[in-house]
Amino acid sequence: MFLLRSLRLRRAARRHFGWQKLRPTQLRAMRTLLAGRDALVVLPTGGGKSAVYQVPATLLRGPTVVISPLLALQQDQVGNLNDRDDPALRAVRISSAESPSKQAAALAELRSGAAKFLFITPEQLTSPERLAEVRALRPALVAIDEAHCISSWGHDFRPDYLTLGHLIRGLGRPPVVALTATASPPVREEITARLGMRKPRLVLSGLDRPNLLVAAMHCPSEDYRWRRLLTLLKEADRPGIVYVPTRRAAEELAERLSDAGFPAQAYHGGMAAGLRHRRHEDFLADRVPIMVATSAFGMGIDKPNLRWVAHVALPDSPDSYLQEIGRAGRDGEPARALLLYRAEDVALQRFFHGGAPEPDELRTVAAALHNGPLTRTALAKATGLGQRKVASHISLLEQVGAVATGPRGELTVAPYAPLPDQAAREALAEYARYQAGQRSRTDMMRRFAESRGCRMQSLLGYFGEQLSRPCGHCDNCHGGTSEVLPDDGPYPLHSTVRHATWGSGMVLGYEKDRMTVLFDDVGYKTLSVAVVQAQGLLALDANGR
DNA sequence: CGCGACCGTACTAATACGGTCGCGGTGCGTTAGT
Repeated sequence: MFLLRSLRLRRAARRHFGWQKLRPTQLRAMRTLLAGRDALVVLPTGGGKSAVYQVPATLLRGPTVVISPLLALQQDQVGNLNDRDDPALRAVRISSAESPSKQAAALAELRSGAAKFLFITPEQLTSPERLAEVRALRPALVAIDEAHCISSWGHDFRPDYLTLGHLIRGLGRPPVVALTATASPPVREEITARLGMRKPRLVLSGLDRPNLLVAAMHCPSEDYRWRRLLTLLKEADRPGIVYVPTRRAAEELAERLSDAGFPAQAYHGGMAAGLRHRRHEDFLADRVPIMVATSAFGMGIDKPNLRWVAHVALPDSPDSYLQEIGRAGRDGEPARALLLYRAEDVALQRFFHGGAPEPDELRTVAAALHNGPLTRTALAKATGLGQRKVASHISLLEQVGAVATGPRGELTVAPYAPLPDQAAREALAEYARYQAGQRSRTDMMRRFAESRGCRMQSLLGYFGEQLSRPCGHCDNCHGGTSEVLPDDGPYPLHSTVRHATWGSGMVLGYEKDRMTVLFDDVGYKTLSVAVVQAQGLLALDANGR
């Protein structure tokens, strides 16, 4: 079976895409899907992620549903497939950008087998009618593109990402593949849990990027930061991206750079759609040498010759950071990543991590559920709260066992649910847990920035990958402050430990005299190995997990 | 949470201070009006 599947996949790759070779990681993921199993695939940008679902799709009976977060991205993906002019790869999209008649035509094509791929957003699928239409197509595979959005956007920004598990069940629960460029262990866990994946096969590739020179620098003043940026711009080739935290900073810095003789353009989510599109295209076509952007600029940048990525900011997490610097030097040629941060940047991240939900609102929502099964829209109406708020409250209440979702997406009181008062309290605690996790990620980002040890060891350790030797391509390695790590600390790597107040956690790595542990309830913590040992702070969990 | 813009006051001429307040990212969808 193993060899036969590989053979069929290789043949399909050759026939439909003209690819003579498939990478071992790609092939492993494809075989899993062809065998009808779920998979979580973490491959860097440009690592051939799309191929992982596209090739098996040609061998499966029934269409493949691709859930993708951005309409612009979908447009590109549909275009790329249809440009091949191969009936077996025909792709359609259903979104708010298509007229009802176009949507109907797309469904008809899928029904008749004339189209193979359906690109769609989670938001579309939350409509019961839409879900039923797609279910009726009997999809053979569901692919979740940019799956990290589940954890990074689901909680407050695009709540429908959190309901994807229910939506996939509503589609008849075909095999599921989740794809992303970066995912730390807790993000991986959240993706598989939220999607309701069954014994998913984890396909990971190494995260180290030897051609990337990684550096970080604390900047005591804004002026100092500006001068360091100019130094980079004078030394480095183009094109490059400067990430800034706010829209205004994007506009202002782009102008200031241009005035200083560095031709730069701004990009952020507040710009008109047409202008955004044009800037994006111009950047890809090398007509914009320097892009100054917020985090809005990222997904869909498939550009091999990016020479550097600078951060005039502190990213909210190592997850975002690795995603952003990973866009540089994809052609394998030398590239640079420079992080210029100030202590003040942390305040902004605190703000972004937001305030807690109102206990009263949680209680109201929990109580309203007792009036029989409700749709989310009806619940919003009944409680007088906004759709988004209701969605995020429901998600919290669901996690504490106060809400159940029916087969058609209707919301009910879960069996043995706590009373509204209790449910609200528990939901609030659940939110506090989530927020602690978020803050700990920002803490880890700051630790990375302030580290005197090897940067990649620090960064990859966060992702659960331990480099046995200093990377040799970061500022600290070049400056001679990196150290060879001890082969093993007092607790084996990835072992489960228990702390009296922080509960259970996983040992992620050692750096100099400190160790990093990821706790289930409070997120990432770095501890002094000496103190841990002297005071016996961590107990090795014999049972593991 | 912390910044910077703004205002008023201090108190004496042009600038310095202290307090208040607004602001700050990521996108789907729908809808109203040209």
